[in-house]
Amino acid sequence: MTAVLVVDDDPHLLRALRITLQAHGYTVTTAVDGTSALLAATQNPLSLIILDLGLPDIDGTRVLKELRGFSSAPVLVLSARHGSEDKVEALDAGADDYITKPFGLDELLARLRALLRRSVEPERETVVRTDAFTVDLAKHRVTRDGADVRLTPTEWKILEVLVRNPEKLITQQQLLSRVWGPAYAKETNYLRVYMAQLRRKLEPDTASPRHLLTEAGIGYRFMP
Amino acid sequence: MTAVLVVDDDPHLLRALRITLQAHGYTVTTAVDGTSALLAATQNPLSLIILDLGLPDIDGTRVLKELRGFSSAPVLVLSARHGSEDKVEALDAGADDYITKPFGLDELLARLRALLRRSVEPERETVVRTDAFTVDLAKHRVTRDGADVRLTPTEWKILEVLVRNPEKLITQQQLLSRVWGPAYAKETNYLRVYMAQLRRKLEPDTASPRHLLTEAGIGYRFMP
DNA sequence: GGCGGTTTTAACGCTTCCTTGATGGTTGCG
DNA sequence: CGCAACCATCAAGGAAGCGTTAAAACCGCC
Repeated sequence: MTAVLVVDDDPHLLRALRITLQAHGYTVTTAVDGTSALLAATQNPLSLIILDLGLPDIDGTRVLKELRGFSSAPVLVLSARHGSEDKVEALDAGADDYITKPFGLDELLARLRALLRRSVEPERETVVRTDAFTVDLAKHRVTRDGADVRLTPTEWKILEVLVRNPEKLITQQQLLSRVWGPAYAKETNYLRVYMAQLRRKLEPDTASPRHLLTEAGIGYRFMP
Repeated sequence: MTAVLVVDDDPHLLRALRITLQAHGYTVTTAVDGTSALLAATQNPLSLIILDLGLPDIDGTRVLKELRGFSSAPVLVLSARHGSEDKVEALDAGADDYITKPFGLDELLARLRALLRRSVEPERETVVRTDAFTVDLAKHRVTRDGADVRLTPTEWKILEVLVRNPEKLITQQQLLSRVWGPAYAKETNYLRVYMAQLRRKLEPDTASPRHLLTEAGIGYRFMP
């Protein structure tokens, strides 16, 4: 559940870190240079970044500064350089911790825990309103006429996918594979059952839905 | 004005640190052993604590844990011991950083800046009230009908995560990994046990909780 | 080494949710 | 008009999740 990005140009170390981190319950993505690291950091939300300063393409400190431009995730720097100027430079560039190679894995993990303990997920306000109901994606909450609407986990997952893509047509296969997993791409019956329940809970007039629309033969669409 | 407490039994080092820190604009108080350190920490609000683990009276890790009982200020540990077990122990006991002696003063200052950069000035409202109980996040205290409620460390951690995110749904995985660590993401049984205990201590009517709510299959939510 | 407090484990009834199948309605096309 | 494909709705059985309790394991401390 905790997403960690590991950036290092040494494939062996990368592999070792990935295995260790995954064994400790982290979700790991990796990058081998600065360019792909920055790309990866923009792709998915990260809880923490482990960054080697000795990258082939871009200077590590530079990567760090770029990173800080759009991410506030804690950064733990790995480096082969022991000099205190390097440490000061990295820390002042936005790093939260600095370990020199070689390092003990248990120490790395402990420092990682210490960093994560402090970090608060800065989730942005994401409220989507319609004239019938309101969906607060951050709080995981749906209200209608001021009252809470109770949704089951599956109902919520479906609604979330639809609401995160307003006006966009989501195919049945997309919905099924995101909510139930890729193996369920043919169980369109599930969708019928759950869309009916969602409409009963959210639509003022179930017979003619205005926000949860069906595109016959293709999929569903959410209109704000 | 940034207040720093320096704890070390070596008067020379203490003096050097005081002078250096004051030269960089910090307000410095000092202590030479664990007892006086804990006392000093209760006296005035601190932005950061520099703690030497080799104290004459109390074991350094113990001081850390005591400290964490009432303060959430970042702690930078100094130690003569290089062993990774020592580091892991200190970091897991609540330290935010760990440097071994001898160290460079400029590195210490840089790490200090990195820690302070993260720390939110605790100016915001740290007291959360409901009609049944009151939680003081800064003081680590919970009161109900004017009387203190005794919470175990684990109970407090859970309550803290929930209360710091009012109205927000916290998934079971988030709670478990925050309180027990990322490896415990499947032990949902723990949550059931502890939520029951928290409700027994805090909710007027355990059968129909109004502030510690369950979202079946997903997680829990605190409502003020 | 025993003691008080805390955490972990296990077991139980109970509630909620998911799945499944059946039924009827709608749409489009030959 | 009749048929086929698709959709909406409902209800029921079984699976999964929840609250609760109590006992066992664990821990720091006297």
